[in-house]
Order: sequence, then C-alpha cells, then structure tokens
Amino acid sequence: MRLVNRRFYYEVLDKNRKKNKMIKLYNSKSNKVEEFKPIVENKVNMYVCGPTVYNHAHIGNARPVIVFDTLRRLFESCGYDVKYASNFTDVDDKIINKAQEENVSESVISQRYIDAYSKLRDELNTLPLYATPKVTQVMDKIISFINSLVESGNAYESQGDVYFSVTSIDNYGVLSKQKIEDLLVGARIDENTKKVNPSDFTLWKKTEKGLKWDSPWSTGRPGWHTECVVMIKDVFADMIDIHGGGMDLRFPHHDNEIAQSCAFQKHELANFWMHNAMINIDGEKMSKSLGNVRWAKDIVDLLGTNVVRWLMLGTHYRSELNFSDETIETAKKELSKVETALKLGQVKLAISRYKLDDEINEDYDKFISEMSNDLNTANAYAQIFDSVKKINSLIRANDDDLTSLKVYINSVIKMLDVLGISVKNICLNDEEILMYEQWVAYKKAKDFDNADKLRNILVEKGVL
RNA sequence: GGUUCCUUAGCCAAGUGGUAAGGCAAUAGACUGCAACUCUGUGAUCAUCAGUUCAAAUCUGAUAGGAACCUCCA
Repeated sequence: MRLVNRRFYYEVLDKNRKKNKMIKLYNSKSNKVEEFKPIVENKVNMYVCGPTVYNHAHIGNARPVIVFDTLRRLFESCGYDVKYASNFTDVDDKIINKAQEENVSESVISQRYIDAYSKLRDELNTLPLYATPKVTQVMDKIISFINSLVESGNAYESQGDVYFSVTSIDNYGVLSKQKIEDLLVGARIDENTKKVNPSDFTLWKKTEKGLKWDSPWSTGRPGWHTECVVMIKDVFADMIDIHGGGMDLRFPHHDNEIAQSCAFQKHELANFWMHNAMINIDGEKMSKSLGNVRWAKDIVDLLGTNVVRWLMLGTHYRSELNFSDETIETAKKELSKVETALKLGQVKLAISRYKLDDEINEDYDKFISEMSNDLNTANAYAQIFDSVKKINSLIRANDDDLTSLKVYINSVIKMLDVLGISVKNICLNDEEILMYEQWVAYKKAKDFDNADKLRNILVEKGVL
C-alpha cells in the first residue's frame, strides 16, 4: 500500500516536472532573451534550414543538428509536444555541377547525400524528425507561391526571371536590421540589369542547364530563399514557433524568407529566430581554401557520438566553438569522468542487489532550469559535475546510502538524455556479481594474482 | 561604409548592479597492493580610460584589439 502511494507520488512529481516550465530563448529578431510562448499551448512547431545535398556534412553542419535536437529534447522533457522539421535542398547549382562532373542525374547526387546526412543524424543520436521536405517534392507549390507574389505586386518578371521587390514591403531587413540603402554601400552585389533594385532577390531563375521545370515565366528553377518558405508553409500550414539555422543564414536568407511571408500572408513566418554560431578549427575559420574542412562522419568515427555532443554542447550555441586537440581532449576527459561515476555507481547498486527505478531529484530540476535559460549548457554542465561529485562520494561512503545513490544516478542519466548522450545501463547477472565479490575477496586475502585476473575479466565486461 | 557581437585566471567558460560558478591543466595532500578511479586544498577584480551609482565584470561614453554578416556557406 505504501509502495503504491509512493509510486503515485512520483508520478505526480514527474507530471509536475513536465508542467509550467518557463523556457527562455534568445530571439535573433529582438536580440534579446525572451520567454518562449507557443502559438498553441503545449505545442512547438520548429523548422531548421537543412543542407544543400551536394556533399558530405562537415563538422560545422553538425552543430545546428545537435543544438536544435537538444532544444527539442529540452522542450519534450518539459512536456511540450514538438514537431521539428528540417529540409533537404535538392535543387541547386552545386548539385547540378556535381551531377555533370560525374555524368549522372541530379537525383543520384542528392539522394547520395540525403542518405549520408540521414545516417549522420542517426549517428549523432538525434530524435526522428517530423518531416524532411525536399524542394523537388513541392515544385508546383513553389511556382504557385511565386505566382501569387507576382500577382500581389511584390515580385516581377524580368526576361524570364522573377525577382522579389524588396521595396514592395515596408519592413525589409527586420531580422538583420539592415537598411536597403545601406546594403548598397560597400556591398559586393553583382551588376544585374534585370533587377529594379540591386537588393531584389531571385524567386525564379531561367535556365537551360540541369534540373528545370516549366513555369508561367520560363523554364527554370526556383531561388533558394523561396524554397524554405514554401516548405515551411507546406509542412506546418502557417506561422511557426521557432525557425533556426546557422548564424550565416540570418541575412539574407532568413530576412528574405520573412520578406516573402510578409508579402504573402502579412506575418513574419516565425515567432522566434534562433541562430547557432560557427565552428573554428584550431582557431581558424573552416574553409576549403585553408584546407581544414573536417567531415562530420570522420569526427564521429574518431570520437564517438557522446564526445561529439558533449564537446558541441559545452560551448554556448551562440558562441563560436573551437575544435582543437585541446578542446577535444578536455571534452573526452570531462565526459569520461561523468561516465565513470555512473558506471561505478551502478555496479555498486548491482552488487548490493539494489532494485532500480526511475526516481529523480531536485538536481535534475536545477539542470533543467539552467537549460531553460537559453540553453545555458555551461551552467547545466556545472550541475552535472556537482551531481557526479555527490555520486562519487556516495560510492565511497562508509555507510551505504543506496537510495540516494540511485536517485542521483537516475538524475544524471536523465540530464544526459536531454543532451542526447546515452550511457550504457550496467546490469550485472548473478555470475558477474559473484565474480565481483570474488575479486574483492581475493584482494582482501592479498591474493593479487587471482585478483588481477578477475579484474581483467571484469574490465573486459565493462563492469570496472 | 552599414548591421550584429565579443574581450573574465595557462586553456575552455558562467555570471546583466551588491565585492568573481564550473571544468581542463598545474600544484600540495588524502585514499590505494599496483594501475585506474575518487576526494580535499591552492589561483583572476573581470582589455584600457573616464563617467553614473552608496555599490559595476555587469549601466553610459571613449579608446585599443578581435569576430560574423552585407557574396555560396551551418
């Protein structure tokens, strides 16, 4: 009876944990941390600009994948129902060029890298996406979208191309705070006599080469900025809660998305705009010309999923992150400290034949509070280290407090889960428990030869 | 030229008005059969200058240095 009540108590506690959690996020539109308010209560619709699939993902591409997956996990752990979509841009000059280089169709190229990207997402332990739209799948919708912008006077046709008129709306540049007239000074904008205003951007491009579709204006293909807007509206129908992507997409890509949405539906497409900062390699910008591009799949192979996520999340998502031998080594050591404590703690519980459950405590709540403050992972990590220290002390305490130990272990495991870091659950069978006890006995009897033999076996089994 | 942002101990880094979290490294000690693991102790007045304030790393201004975007880019 008491057990039932206790269980009920924890269920209620867990429900409360998932309710009324205030999440604050930095909004790139206001340049301020704001309280997140969903459009529909308890629901989050988020969209993150996906890759143009012409090559493998480099380590920089992996950052938004990890950051926004973590944000999604945070929302879910606070009881939100999240729909998270990310696109594949499978219509692009780079894809066309690569297809011609290899003398295959564009779909061969794009499918190859869509597969690679999907595999990478799995390897990075990301939760499944709600939708992964492709440009080629929504072409009729893109054309009709452009058509309505032409009809409303926000876009114009010029020699087979269609351009968006940035002066046709009154808030162009709201996101980046760019003024149209300032953009002209010092900007490297191509001379394009087809445009009315140099800042007007392409919605439809007439072309002979590669992938092309028929349209009212010409045979051609859509511009990148249009594709995302249409896919968002196709997947989510209307306004979304969060739109994310790399910092470099803020302008012009995201501003152009906003411009089109304002022209089309008189709203700014998303309430929150979130941008992750870039990754440097050994303190330098990663670029082809410097020859320091690191492929994400190679890094994952080298370091493993958990270390990559720990390293990526250790620096705040809006700060530049440096990949170097030193930062990698630090991440490895930090994570292994956490994993060791969990492992030894679980072994101690197993040896004592202590029954496990999923009770957690206020340390987890503190962790969530830190994460809820615009993903303050630095403070969240500090909380993990604090809990880990408690675990280590409990493991070595003279008077066993297995209940506390269990609760702290559960809490840390759950914290790591929000970060997308999965740790192995240590379950010992009777044989292994006996072996462990024998090892302790040998040590006590100072029979170090036999003790070391058993220790080797236990290490091999991952128990030690 | 415009927009946005940054400068905290050897390194990474939190902290947005009340006298500096955490981690890595270093170092001293404890624990220990050895190894590994672990625990405890030790360090910065916050780029510089000026101002506002009873009080500033935190606000304002200036100076120096740095970054991103305005061109494909996560």
